[in-house]
Amino acid sequence: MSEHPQTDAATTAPESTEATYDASAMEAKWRGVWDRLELFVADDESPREKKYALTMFPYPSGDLHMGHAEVMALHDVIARYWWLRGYEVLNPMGWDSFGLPAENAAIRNDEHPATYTYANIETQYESFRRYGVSFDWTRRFNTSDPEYYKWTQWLFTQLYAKGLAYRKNSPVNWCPVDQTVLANEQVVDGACERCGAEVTKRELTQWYFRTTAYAQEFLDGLDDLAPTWPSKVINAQRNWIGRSEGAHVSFDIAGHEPVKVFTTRPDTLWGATFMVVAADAKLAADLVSDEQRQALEDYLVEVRKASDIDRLATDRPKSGVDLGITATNPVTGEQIPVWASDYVLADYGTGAIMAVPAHDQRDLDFAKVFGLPVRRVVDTGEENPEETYVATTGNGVYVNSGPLDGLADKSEGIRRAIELLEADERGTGTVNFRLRDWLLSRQRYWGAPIPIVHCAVDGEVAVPVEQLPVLLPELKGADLKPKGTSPLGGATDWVSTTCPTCGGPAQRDTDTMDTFVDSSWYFLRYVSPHDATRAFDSELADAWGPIDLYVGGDEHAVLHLLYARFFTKALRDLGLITWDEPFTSYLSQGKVLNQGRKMSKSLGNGVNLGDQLAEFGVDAVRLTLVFASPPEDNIDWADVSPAGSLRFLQRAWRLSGDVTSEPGVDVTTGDLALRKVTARVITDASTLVESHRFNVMVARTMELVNAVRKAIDSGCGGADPAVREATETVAMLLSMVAPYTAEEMWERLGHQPSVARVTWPVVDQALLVEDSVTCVVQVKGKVKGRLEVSPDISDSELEALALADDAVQRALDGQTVRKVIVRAPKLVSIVV
RNA sequence: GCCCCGGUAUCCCAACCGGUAGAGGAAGCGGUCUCAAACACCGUCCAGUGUGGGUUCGAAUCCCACCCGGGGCACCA
Repeated sequence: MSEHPQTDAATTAPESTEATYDASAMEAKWRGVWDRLELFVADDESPREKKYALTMFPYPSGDLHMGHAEVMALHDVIARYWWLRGYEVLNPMGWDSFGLPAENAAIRNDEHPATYTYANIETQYESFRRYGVSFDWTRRFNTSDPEYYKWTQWLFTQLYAKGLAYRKNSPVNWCPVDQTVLANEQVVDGACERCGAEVTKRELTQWYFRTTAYAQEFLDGLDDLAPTWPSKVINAQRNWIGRSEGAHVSFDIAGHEPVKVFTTRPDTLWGATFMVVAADAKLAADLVSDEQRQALEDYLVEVRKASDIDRLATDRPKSGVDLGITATNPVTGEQIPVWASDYVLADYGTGAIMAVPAHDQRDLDFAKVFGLPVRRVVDTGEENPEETYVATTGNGVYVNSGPLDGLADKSEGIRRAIELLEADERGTGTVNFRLRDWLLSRQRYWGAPIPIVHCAVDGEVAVPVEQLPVLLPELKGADLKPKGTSPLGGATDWVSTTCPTCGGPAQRDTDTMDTFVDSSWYFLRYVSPHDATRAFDSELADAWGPIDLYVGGDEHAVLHLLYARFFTKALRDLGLITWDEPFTSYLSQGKVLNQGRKMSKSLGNGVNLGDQLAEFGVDAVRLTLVFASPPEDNIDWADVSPAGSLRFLQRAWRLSGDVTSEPGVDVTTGDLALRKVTARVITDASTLVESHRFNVMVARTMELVNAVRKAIDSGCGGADPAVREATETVAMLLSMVAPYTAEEMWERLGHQPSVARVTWPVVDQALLVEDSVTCVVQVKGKVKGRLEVSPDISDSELEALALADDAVQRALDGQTVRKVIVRAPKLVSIVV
């Protein structure tokens, strides 16, 4: 760094020769003081009302960056605000320290993943301390500590006992680069969310959490969260859960069990002219005729060659194979052919559909390719899909539909169709979800081992709590190289164990858990982080939880947030907590960009946090991030001005040197105009912080600083008690954003530390009342006159005054007044 | 294709329930201070709210359609 703008004040500022604003000196000074005072250690026994503020804990890859700086700055406004408002605040921090980057680094450097992990944690810890966030560091832990993952494993066994964790064989997402399976949520546009590699499918036996058990509850919960969660996140979760209402319909097949399909349009059953089953489902192999068996197998080879990315292209031509059998349409009695295709998904619904080509474009495309019959059963008034090959999906009049004929309402048609199906037991109304169970096992090393033992006699046995944690075997370097099966399998001594039930020889499960499992319950561990006897103290969880405000990035909108909701509901059902939702309100912060783009090495537009902190100081960087925009908007570093922030902080700080009255002076004798500004700003600030409009809160603080400056220079002067009151208010408000500057101001104002723990002032309501307000007089909706009136003027008085006004009379120009709308004291609208 | 969110000065952003479009900042311009500059301080310019309709005495705000940007879901039957 070449310049020190923060020391420039030294060369001038004649009025304060004794002091200069020196960011780095302030940072060094106050860190020590704050540590001594233990300002932010949450007291479980405190009689004060409790608040739980949480921000997503980081993964320890390298040092903190701009993104961290932003979340922490925003989050800290709320946490510090709650302290000022007299709450006992739990604001903990730790590390989400299992995960692949450490493992990959270990392979590269021939070391243990812990080396990389714990070194980075120490670096980040130091940066956090310097950044001045009000964390309670006494509660710090890492998810890779055995003391923590012991309880991750224990919770797994509890879910297992409850039937919420299970193993099954099915086609799963496989990342060929990371050499591990992935959850559905970790596949984005057919690619691995972590490394970007194209995901393929493999048939494997894997562990799952039964997230679908709570599908409806997840959805219902969103309604309650809607007022306090961003609509973006609510929307993303709703889409992800993907509820759809419809019916299961049974189709008879000669020589086979009836085949059930799921449809959202049971009303179009009369137009179902063929059936399609997922080519890769077991059902297809079961159904296929001997003559067509080879054809199906050949087709399957084709299908498997296509990647998920190919499959995502919805405009891909339809393909499929005739299974050589027929099914009976349950309402028309017709024999309809059964086909297999990859456009039907094996793991959604029943893996089989009834095809209604006239009213579903996909079915129609398929019918067109294979020359299958199309029959219109709903006349929507549009052109006939049998001719146009454009499916019609809207409301219309039912035709060729037996009992539905003549009906003209879709939802009524669906209702009646379900009734009919249920009456002769050929189908039932049902609800289907897009949400799948959470695949949690991973074939990697640096995670919590799945605490299950496989015994020839007793089968799967959960490791009992006395034998937990199942510690990771000591592996490093080349032992960790991905080879498609879990590295733990290579630790043969570790794998061989005894069955907890029968004592006979048995094998440990060699998979580890997805690191999202670790972070699905960490907020509970913080309430009793050092408890060696249980995962967490349920009473304390009740006392502190649920989390009053959770702050994080919206890249976790479905992943982490949904998983945490799952754990919360599961643990509630296990009787461990009493709440239904983990995060009462959620604030998702935008990203920090540069020049309109995401910062990246390849674009060369990265902004290094350390450099910014060195150049402008912690406070100026924090202020910049908070002031730049509403928290949820992206910030473009090219659009903001840390130098401007620094200038403002110096300006505010300078005020504290210009206050010449003594601490504790009677402020009620102070300059009324300034006191009113102060009162207004304090009042607004609480509303603004509570509604997360931190940028506006900062603007209000700037306004107050401007007002004080003016009062000192050309108003009541620095000795006026109102100037002290206002400056102290500035210090308090700034303590939420720029804690070092605020603390320094507080000290210069003659107070003992710390301004972070002062009590938010009670505003004298009388100061909020204006002496006079400007009333606007509109004629035909246009502003024609202004009146200075008393705020408690009556409607009739105001009306008389307005009509008497010269400018208004001129505007009326003798026209007859038809109506006068009066909103005292601010507005009169005259209609002519 | 379906679903959410947004579009206000040169830029980042304010505007409670529909009631004077501007709080704050950045950039610009002018001035005071200075030998000069930087800093500081003072002042000042700049939009009628994406487009088109509608409701209303009155619309940035509510309704409809469209355009643009961001996000979610997507061969999910």
